[in-house]
Amino acid sequence: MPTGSRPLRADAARNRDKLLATAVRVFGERGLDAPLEEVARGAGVSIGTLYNHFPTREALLDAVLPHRIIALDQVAAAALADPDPWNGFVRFVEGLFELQSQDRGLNDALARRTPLSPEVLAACHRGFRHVDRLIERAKESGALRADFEASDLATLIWAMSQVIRQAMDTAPDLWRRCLSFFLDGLRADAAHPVPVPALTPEQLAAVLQGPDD
Amino acid sequence: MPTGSRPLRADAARNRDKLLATAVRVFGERGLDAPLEEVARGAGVSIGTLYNHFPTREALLDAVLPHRIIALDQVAAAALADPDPWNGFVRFVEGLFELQSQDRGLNDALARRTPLSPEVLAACHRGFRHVDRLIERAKESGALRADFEASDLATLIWAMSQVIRQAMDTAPDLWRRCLSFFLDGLRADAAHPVPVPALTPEQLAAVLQGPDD
DNA sequence: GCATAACTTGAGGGTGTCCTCAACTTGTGA
DNA sequence: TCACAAGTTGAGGACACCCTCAAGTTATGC
Repeated sequence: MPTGSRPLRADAARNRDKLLATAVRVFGERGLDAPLEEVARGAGVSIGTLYNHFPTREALLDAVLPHRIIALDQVAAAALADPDPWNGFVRFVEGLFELQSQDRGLNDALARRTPLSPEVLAACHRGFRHVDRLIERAKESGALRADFEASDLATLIWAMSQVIRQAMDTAPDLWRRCLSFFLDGLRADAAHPVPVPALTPEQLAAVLQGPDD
Repeated sequence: MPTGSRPLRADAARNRDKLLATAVRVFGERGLDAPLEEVARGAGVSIGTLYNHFPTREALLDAVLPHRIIALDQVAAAALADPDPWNGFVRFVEGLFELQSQDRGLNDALARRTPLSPEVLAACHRGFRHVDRLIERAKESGALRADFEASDLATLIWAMSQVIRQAMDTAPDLWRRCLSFFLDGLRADAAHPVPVPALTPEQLAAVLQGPDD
């Protein structure tokens, strides 16, 4: 990755690592708009050093978020390995929300509580690259309702993100209850007609990269 | 209401009204943390005048929000008038979310994106006073799943609030699609066992009045 | 009309965050 | 060992919002 850039001095590399580790912790605990001074203080360096390594908040997010998001890929892979397509689908969303419930930053990122850089969006693509198959498989098996589209997963994520965040401190498992209600509505034999079509790809893109509050 | 306080001078009363009207609009468009300067500007008065009438942001919210919240009471009443208990339940949540989709401030208030004053919480009590009956009735009729509790409505509101807010500008009806998935999971004949108990009243209170980000 | 209480005004002080940059410190290669 | 590039520092300017208050304006009752 650091193509062409000369290697960091030893102390600088140490500081950079310390900053990254602290950023993971702070963003995880406080969300993506945690004060950067807190990250610097946590890493034992001055705010100037932080900005020296990561000239903007976005740069720091780009260095921290993708890992967390790409972890979803493993969740999806494990889910695909489940022989039962419905179970696989359920395992994926449960795994996803479990990660979100441990990481306010990931929650922010997926619930779009902050604008996302191209890098982070790219990570999302990687993290979600198997979900189409996951969904298709579950539909073909007859377990998942036929009118559920991949874009509806985005909606589900927005919805659950808020539940997770809201109850994180008080009832950290509450989202499982909410999710199980929701999942019961996604089974093919529970399906009733739906009044509104799924988002078009353009609409989804618009919402994802939207003008943000 | 203005018990004991001497009447306002005519121009002051006009300004107050103008401020209230503008606050309804601005909070509705921009959410509950819209800059107060924008409200003042919109009302054609200086920021000092705003603070003269409403010494704190909370005072302004107290003057503006309860109306909007108590409107829920009428939605609930209309829903109770529906002879079909399930339809009544559905009408209530649809009506509620419709209001939220037209008013970012109401969305903020119900999704707890800002701490709520005792006055606003009282308004919530009034706005929701009939929903226990609404839910009970729907359960007794056998349409609503038996393990759905009133506190689960709070969860549903948190979930849908985020979907509504997210797509408000791009796909203002998307929430209906998400809701209909969710509602399909709330029908008694869709019910599968749920892994987590409902919030206790104490937990619900804790979340509602929680330490807020 | 006038005196006066009621009301309005907006510059300005406070806070919390962002990010910069000139002066300083320190690791490193010769 | 030392020169200097590399790295660090933190005070401070910019910004956006909060809210206040001393000085001005205006409605109102006499």
